[in-house]
Amino acid sequence: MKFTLVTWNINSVRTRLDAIARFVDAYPTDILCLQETKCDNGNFPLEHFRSLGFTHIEINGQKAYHGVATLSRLPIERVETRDFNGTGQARHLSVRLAGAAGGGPVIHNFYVPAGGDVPDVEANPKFAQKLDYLQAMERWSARQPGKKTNQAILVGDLNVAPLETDVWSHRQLLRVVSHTPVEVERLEALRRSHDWVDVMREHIPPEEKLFTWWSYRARDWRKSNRGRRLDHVWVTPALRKAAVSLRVVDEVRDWTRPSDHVPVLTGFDLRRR
DNA sequence: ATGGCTTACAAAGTAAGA
Repeated sequence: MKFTLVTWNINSVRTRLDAIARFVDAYPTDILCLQETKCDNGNFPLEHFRSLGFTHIEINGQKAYHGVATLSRLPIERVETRDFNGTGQARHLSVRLAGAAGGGPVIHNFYVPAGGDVPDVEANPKFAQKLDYLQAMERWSARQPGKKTNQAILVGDLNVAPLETDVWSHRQLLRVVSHTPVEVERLEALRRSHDWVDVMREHIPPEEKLFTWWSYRARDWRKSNRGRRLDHVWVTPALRKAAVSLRVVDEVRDWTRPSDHVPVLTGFDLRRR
């Protein structure tokens, strides 16, 4: 079974309907994992997505902030939503891809807290909440059964740029939330807890700069290129070879009224083991 | 000089993003 999966922090789903339609037309997308939908469940534009062919839709939204949605052309079954740090915010949704031989993989869609401005847990409660969230994810991940055989995909805006090449300047971002050593350590501990594979770095060498987010404030985002890799695609070891292609679709950042994040498209072939 | 912008909202200035 082959399919493509896109993760995209959309920064308001209702504001981005045209961009999404344009994207899925240009880049065949079977499963679309959106973050920051900023839309409560009653106002989610279901019909728009059904008309684009995404007839299987699972959402976990709240008014104005956060929110995730997983939209699929292929049958999916909702698994659960989890509240990892007890804030009640809509930041996670998991579904199972139905119809694959032996039960399809679970797909986790995450929006990890951004963490505010100041990288200090005393001065900034949002930073403390972010670290709590990552730690709770690690505890949950470590409990997942069958490290070697488990088939799972974890995508989303993890709001941490772990490698030196995941930011435009390692030195200048060491004290900037998203690239501080404590966040990088928490993300790496999470990754190690279930031997998650960083698919983006399997396909693009760690020596190469790689970003998925560029600030709205730059006059010319491509020229200044002060980006960060905040969005991630992870798989369990059992699916390492199944992730056959990967592309960061940065041209989308130039489209009309873009999100500040760009889509990351992964091709899967579940026969490849 | 990372915040110069962008978003949501019981609508003008706040809060938040990262």
